[in-house]
Amino acid sequence: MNLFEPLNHEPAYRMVATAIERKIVERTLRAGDALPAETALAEQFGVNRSTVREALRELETHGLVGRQAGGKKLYVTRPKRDRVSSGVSRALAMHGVTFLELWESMMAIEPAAARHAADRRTEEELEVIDRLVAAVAASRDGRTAVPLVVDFFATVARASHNQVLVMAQDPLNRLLAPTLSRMIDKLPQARARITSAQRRIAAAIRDRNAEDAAEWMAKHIRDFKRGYELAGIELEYRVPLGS
Amino acid sequence: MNLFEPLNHEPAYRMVATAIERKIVERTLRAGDALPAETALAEQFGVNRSTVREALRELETHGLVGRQAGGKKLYVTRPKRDRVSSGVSRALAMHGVTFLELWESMMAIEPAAARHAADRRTEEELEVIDRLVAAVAASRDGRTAVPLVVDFFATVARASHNQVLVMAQDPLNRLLAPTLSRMIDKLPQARARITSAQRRIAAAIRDRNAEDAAEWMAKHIRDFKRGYELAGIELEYRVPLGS
DNA sequence: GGGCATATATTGTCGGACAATCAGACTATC
DNA sequence: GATAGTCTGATTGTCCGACAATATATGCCC
Repeated sequence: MNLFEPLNHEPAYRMVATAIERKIVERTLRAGDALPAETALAEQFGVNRSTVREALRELETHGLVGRQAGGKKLYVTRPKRDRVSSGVSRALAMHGVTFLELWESMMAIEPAAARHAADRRTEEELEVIDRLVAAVAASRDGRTAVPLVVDFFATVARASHNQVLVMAQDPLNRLLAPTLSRMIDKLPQARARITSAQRRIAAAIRDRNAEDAAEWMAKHIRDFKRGYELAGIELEYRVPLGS
Repeated sequence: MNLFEPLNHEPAYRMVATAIERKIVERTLRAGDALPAETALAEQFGVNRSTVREALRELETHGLVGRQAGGKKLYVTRPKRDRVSSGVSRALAMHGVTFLELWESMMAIEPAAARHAADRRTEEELEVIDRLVAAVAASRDGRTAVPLVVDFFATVARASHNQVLVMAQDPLNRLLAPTLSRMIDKLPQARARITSAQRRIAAAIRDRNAEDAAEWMAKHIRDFKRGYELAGIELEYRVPLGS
């Protein structure tokens, strides 16, 4: 084996970024705190302001710092969920994830989300779910239905009051949307089947019947796969990235 | 409603970043292609090189571009899994995820991973799994056992040959590790229980018995919760972030 | 105390500069 | 012919200094 590992000279902008990041992760800098000005940081670190700026861009894209709309001061902030999950879905899409992989993950996550949603949903969440089910039922074409279907999944996940499930589920939705609209366009009966499944899931969640909610959700997802097969989409179809 | 939404002047570095990102996502720039030099980009976009650099830092942290070790040219690259999932786990930890939330997600994902691993594992993956099980059995304290246990989960997930599951599972592992070592230290019998569960899971995966693999994995995870309760860790314990 | 004008600080962007070093070509050596 | 030295140009990492736009703080007035 090799005697020496390659020593790599970390650029200053990266060292600055990790230094600040560490302070954030270990809560020396707390969410809501304002960061020092760029010039002040440059002085403290003994580097040029340009270097600090590159480091700040890194933290900014990680979502660790941000600014309130129209402001210039940077504040420490908790990464917004949708920023994180859009990164995840982009990565997955770039790795050529297939519909089968996506479907298997939905089979794992969505029933669990439905189960816990049945246990923990609030009255308001139930209303949103019902409204979405009704909207899907009333929809006349795929372009309007798909966002509603996706929203249904997202709302059920939120109703589980489990942030990890929400964060795991969100990227799936982003990958599902473009492919789902392909299916719905080819399969006229799909919307009716979706609506009937959603009604049963919503009813189980309303009744706080966790097992039924999980079971119906699983059936619902299984039905998706059948739909894709009927629509002639291969399971190896590599899901594209929407919006 | 308001007639005009607040127009916010996107900074140039963000516009440059999204412009390049778009070309990558829509495959005009493919993975492996080299990016033009910073000066060339600055000229094309009509902005200063500093501005281009800030944009490049953004793409770099997203993992969309990178450089081969010790090189200076930037290449388009597919986001590395562990870069993405470290971002996810950091976000989750900063949002104060509890052990219960983590556990519920493991209950959803790990059995599914085990199920598909039983169907699709290769001989090599099986060997790695066996080696890890043996290493956990031979371990004498938590500091050595925890990374092995985590690695067991990760290897099973990889053996599922489902990239989405892998990507969903990885952040769970990062959050599990610090908390798990707390438990193992307090509960001497934990390692033996873990080993016996791992043996059964490994056997089921070897026999390509998907249902058993999923079932034993579920039992294994359930046992974790019991372990935490015995160790006196509350389910509302907010998981910290390791390393 | 609240509203307004003014001063100050800070950001976004620019231009130019320079050392370090990577990539490639070219040459000398065994 | 393969390997090691040398040279040259291109490119990055970092710095300095500057300036317009504007968010933030200060002070004043009522």
